[in-house]
Amino acid sequence: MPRYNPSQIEPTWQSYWETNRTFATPDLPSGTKRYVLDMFPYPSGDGLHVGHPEGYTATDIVARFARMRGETVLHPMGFDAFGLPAEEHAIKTGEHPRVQTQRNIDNFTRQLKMLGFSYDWERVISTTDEEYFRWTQWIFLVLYDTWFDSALQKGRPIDELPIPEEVSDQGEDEVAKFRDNHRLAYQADALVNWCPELGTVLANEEVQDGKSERGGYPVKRIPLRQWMLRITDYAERLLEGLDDLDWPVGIKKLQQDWIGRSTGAEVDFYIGAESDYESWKADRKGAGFPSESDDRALRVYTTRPDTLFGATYMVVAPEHPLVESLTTASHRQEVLDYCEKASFKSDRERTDGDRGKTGVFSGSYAVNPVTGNRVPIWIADYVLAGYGTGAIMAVPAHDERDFEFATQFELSVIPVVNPPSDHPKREDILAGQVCFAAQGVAINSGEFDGQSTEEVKIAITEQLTSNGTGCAAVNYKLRDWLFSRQRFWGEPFPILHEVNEEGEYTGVKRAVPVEDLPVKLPELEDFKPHGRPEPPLAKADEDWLYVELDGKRYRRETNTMPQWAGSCWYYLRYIDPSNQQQLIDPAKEKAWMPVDLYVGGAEHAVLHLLYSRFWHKVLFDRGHVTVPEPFNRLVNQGMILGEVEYTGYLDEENNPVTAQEVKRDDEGNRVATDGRIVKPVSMDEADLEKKGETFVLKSDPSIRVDSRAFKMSKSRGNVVNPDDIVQQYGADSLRLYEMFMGPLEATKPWAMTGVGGVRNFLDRVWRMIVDDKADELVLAASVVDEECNESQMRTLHLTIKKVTEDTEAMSFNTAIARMMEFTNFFTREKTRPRSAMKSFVILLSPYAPHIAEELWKLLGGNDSISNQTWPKWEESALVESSVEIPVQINGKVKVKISISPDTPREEMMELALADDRVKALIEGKTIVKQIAVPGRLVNLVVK
RNA sequence: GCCGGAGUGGCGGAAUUGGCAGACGCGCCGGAUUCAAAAUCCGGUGAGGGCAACCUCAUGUGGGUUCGAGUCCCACCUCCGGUACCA
Repeated sequence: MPRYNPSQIEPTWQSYWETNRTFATPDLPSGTKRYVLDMFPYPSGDGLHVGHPEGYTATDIVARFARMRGETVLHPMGFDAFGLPAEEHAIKTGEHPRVQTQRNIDNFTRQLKMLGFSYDWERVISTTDEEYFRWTQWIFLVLYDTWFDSALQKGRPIDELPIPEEVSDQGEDEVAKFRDNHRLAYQADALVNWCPELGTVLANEEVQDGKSERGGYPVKRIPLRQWMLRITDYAERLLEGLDDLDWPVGIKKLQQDWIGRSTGAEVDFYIGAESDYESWKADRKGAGFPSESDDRALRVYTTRPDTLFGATYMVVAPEHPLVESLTTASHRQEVLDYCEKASFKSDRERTDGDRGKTGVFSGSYAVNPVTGNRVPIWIADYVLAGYGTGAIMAVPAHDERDFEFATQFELSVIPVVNPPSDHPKREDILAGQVCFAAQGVAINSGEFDGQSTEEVKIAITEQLTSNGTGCAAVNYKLRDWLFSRQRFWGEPFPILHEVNEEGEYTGVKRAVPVEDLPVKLPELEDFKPHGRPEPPLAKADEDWLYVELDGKRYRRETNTMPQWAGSCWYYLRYIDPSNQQQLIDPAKEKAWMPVDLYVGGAEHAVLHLLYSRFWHKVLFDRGHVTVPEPFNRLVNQGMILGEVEYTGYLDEENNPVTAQEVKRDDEGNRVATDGRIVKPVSMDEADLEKKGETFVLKSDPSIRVDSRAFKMSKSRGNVVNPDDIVQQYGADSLRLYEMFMGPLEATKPWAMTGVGGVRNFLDRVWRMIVDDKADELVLAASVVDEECNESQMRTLHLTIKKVTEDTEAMSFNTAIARMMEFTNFFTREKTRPRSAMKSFVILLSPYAPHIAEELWKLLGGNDSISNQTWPKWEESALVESSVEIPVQINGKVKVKISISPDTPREEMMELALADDRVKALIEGKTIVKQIAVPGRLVNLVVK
């Protein structure tokens, strides 16, 4: 057995760890704590792909490393197990989603354990566990019980919501309604993304290019009564909170853009009868700008109040509530047709193609509050109902979209910003022929002429405010979170709707009492959606559907929560996974939070990470957690692509076509520039050679071929299965290879030969310590109980230093490279001191834990290697008595000299100048400048 | 279009943040061992030139700063990822 045999030693150590509870985490940390978290997987039927172990290995190394340095580590794993695929499977096969989900979880667990990750498996959770989603529902009730006090910028209990007198005067029902309108979880008729194929509505974030992110099915916009979460109230907090986080700047930027804060002004344009205009103006001047627009005004939001003098028309979205009243009789039919068409258009159709602007005139006019001019009001779908006020003032001279629309419908263009005098198109801009969207100096703006854009913005906003026709305003792109799904396989809402004796809704809602949680999913006969936007839970038995409480009858909410719900707070539950009394024990929460390191894919940059930050902030406001942000440090692992593929092209007669002439036509077919249809063929690297930047055929260097690594996908057939790698090379090799490929954050292609390379390294490590010729497992004869000599000592301590520092910095690839150098060095040594071997095996253990345990035991170590102390390096062992440094002449290395590393500057220069070769090189020249960097180099500038 | 990230040998990638470009691995070439092979061990390997010691050129392209640039500045090219009428 003395050969390295991972398939034997790996399972042995895995069961050792399990039976000895090696990685069980105490309830509370002693000393420094470290919470190292992976984004938990969705347990799909395909099992793990090689992208999963990349991040998981990285965190496992960090966790094992931290433990050996004396920290108490929390490193848990779980499953994000609600979601569509299991339900689709159920619809197809009739098998309950729970059955398939459990099977997949079992398979994932097997695979994760096979890779030797040091998770505390006693803390494993699944979002589908009733004991877990009981608390997901509980948090929903917290959201339901919270309103956002914008003055304090804080979520507060709904009881504390001040009720205006005019509301309380109208009785209890109105008070309840008022409260409902302020809860963070509320119901609204939302224009939702209804996907008939999936039989569900989708969140904006789940729709891409008008198609469902999952499956790519068309999505229609229909109005539906939905649960919404008021995430927009937290926009400012979510934005500010980013500042202190140690996250990749790219991710922060994505979240900032997603939140999309902009500042500007809201402005009311008068739309009432002409005769009343003066009295309206007077009213406004007296009463100020109302929080809601009255029916004599059309309110817009603009980021460029400075261009108000150039507002020559207005546009309202087709869904705007005033469309009907603004439309005059003679335009009615046209407007109705237009709005109807717009409502049936999916987002895809609305944004697809050349996106030429469409719109119709309403027949009405509004009054520009600064010029007093009448401007026409149009209806067009380039204005979005959901952003700002759903209406705009159009300034075609200084907004590209308005300019395009104005050109198309021949509306007037009045430039009000003077471009810089050296602007190439200045004349055209001033003539209204070209749009200028940048800042400049005001013109055609009455008293504001001559001021800069920034100055005018402030001045006009002030004037509007004092006239009661406008005020400064902030807007966000972020929309409230559409939180309900018409699906079976999700968390039921803990909400009851009161029904009267006839079974009709009374409009009264109540929360399921906390002691009755969880609301479990009902047993259903079949899971099929019925093609209507109505949830499958509505098909449940009356026993489930109807509830009597305090003498009243209720029907349960039948929507379910979206998949994001469970993943919004799972990091909290790991800390106290089996607490039946509360979400989390406050003492434990205080001890473990926040997460110190969170690793996962960048695809969750906005959705998951924004949603969980939102929930966390609500829990924080309500006193359930003590830190304002959940994830202190975030690292995104890069994508792992398939093996590099070389693709050549052949025409119909099988003649090769050079790749640079191959393009895609409109249907996506590959064609040569001369129109011949070509087909791609996979090429063998051996038939190719590099020529300049590209690869060409050896047989015909004029023919280029493409070389590229593609995303792994079933259809391309380039998916690498971790099971196969473990079987062929071992888990330690897989772990090591994934870390050795390159920096964690980088996108990198898989190469099977590279796995062989790290396996070869482990074989060498094995032979450095084990006598592979013996019949029994014994130490190699060269492993001796002696002290290290000087060079062995230096190699060992250099390795300790480099591996320690690189592991700390998560530069795993270079740490591994250093361990390879160590192994190369000691393989050449006749004697290998046992103490050095022991230290080395500890360094290796976070990376390749199984082989490290085995060698540790053989070297006479007791206990698990995981319980050993990480070695420290001695600076004194690193210093060399002499170093070789270059002597440069005019910046080019000419000569190398040996000096002591601490030689001072002047002495270095003397030594360099004393060297015969240097003397020869500068013979007859004058030294203009002398540079010496201690321990590094000498540079002489000569003429 | 806009916003990110990246371009270094045949390939994956290293380079104290301005100081010996190419660590380490793959691949390739040579040697030892072997009857032979596998495995292993040892050595070589950016390109071009020279018998040689050596010389010249090299970090996407073109400029610049500097004694010295893969690293800093300016302009451009290519690829990858994200995003798309947000007023």
